[in-house]
Amino acid sequence: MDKAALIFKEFLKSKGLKFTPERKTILKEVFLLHRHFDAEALYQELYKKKERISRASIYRTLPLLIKSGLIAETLRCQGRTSYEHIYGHGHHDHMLCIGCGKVIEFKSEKIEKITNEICRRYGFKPVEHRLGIKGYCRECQRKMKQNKKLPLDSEK
Amino acid sequence: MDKAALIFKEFLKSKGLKFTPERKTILKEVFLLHRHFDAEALYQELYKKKERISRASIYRTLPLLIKSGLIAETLRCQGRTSYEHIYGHGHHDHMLCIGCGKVIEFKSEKIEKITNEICRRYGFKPVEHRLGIKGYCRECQRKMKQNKKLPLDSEK
DNA sequence: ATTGTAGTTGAAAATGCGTCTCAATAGCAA
DNA sequence: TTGCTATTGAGACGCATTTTCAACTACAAT
Repeated sequence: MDKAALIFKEFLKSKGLKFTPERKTILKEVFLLHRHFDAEALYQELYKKKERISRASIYRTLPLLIKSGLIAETLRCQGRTSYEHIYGHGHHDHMLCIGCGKVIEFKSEKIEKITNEICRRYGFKPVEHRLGIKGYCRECQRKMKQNKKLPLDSEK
Repeated sequence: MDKAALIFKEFLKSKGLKFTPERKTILKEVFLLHRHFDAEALYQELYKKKERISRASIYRTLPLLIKSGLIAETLRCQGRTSYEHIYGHGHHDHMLCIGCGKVIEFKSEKIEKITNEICRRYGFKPVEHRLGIKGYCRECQRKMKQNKKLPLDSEK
């Protein structure tokens, strides 16, 4: 975790920005949090721990963490942007269940290879890619067969 | 284009909804528009053509067009949701240039196969998938080498 | 240590996409 | 034609995110 802090510090310095206590605290919390959090969740978590860091600072820090390569945006669900830390975790993609909102992560070497190959074909220099699959998870499929209502099902 | 209207009409009827003039006009415009438009662009386009259809109606109609399978959400750029019509076009994925915003479309049979295979492995029933690759297009790479500023480059 | 100067912070106001409300209107089936 | 229900436009509203601004602070230079 300390290494991430170093990376962030170096990144900030290289941009003439400062490694403030607020940024330090946010960074720490981001790495304590399990995957997939959003700005508000981060704010709440810090609030619980008596850290009074404003939402503005959080919203300002997240893009910096992205640029430093420590975290990344993931799926955008229900109007909120969510993030995950990627430092120390290999790249992976997501399946999102339309029925219950569950997120399943998976890794695929093949996907990596193919995207790289495609990019080469187009002279495109990839920075990151994201594959999202929407559909129904096992449980929701079962429920559908039993005509049960799914958690996220809206009328009509 | 008429076939799309039929599909939409049938879809609406099946839901007990009406094929109103407004919806007809929106549908038509959506198919006149090239790929990748957002709600506001659609509104503006219609406005130019003296069609006074409210934004509310557009926002209400787009989800119906999605449910009917005629259009789909694509990349969400700069906070706006953008759409493309998929009726008559095969599935494809996107590369998005970080430097200039250009969108490159591509098709890959392999991607389709692999995603299906992965879903099978997880007992996940896919409805749609989206692969987005962010990076730099050929021109922007060239500009970068010449130390030129890229259109979307922000300071700092 | 002290100082100077950008960069930062929090609070609140502002933005802006998208949704909802509601009264008036209009398909569509009987 | 009638009646029921869906639809429309205008504007209010919701809510995540961004911006503003005055007070503050990290950090490099002194």
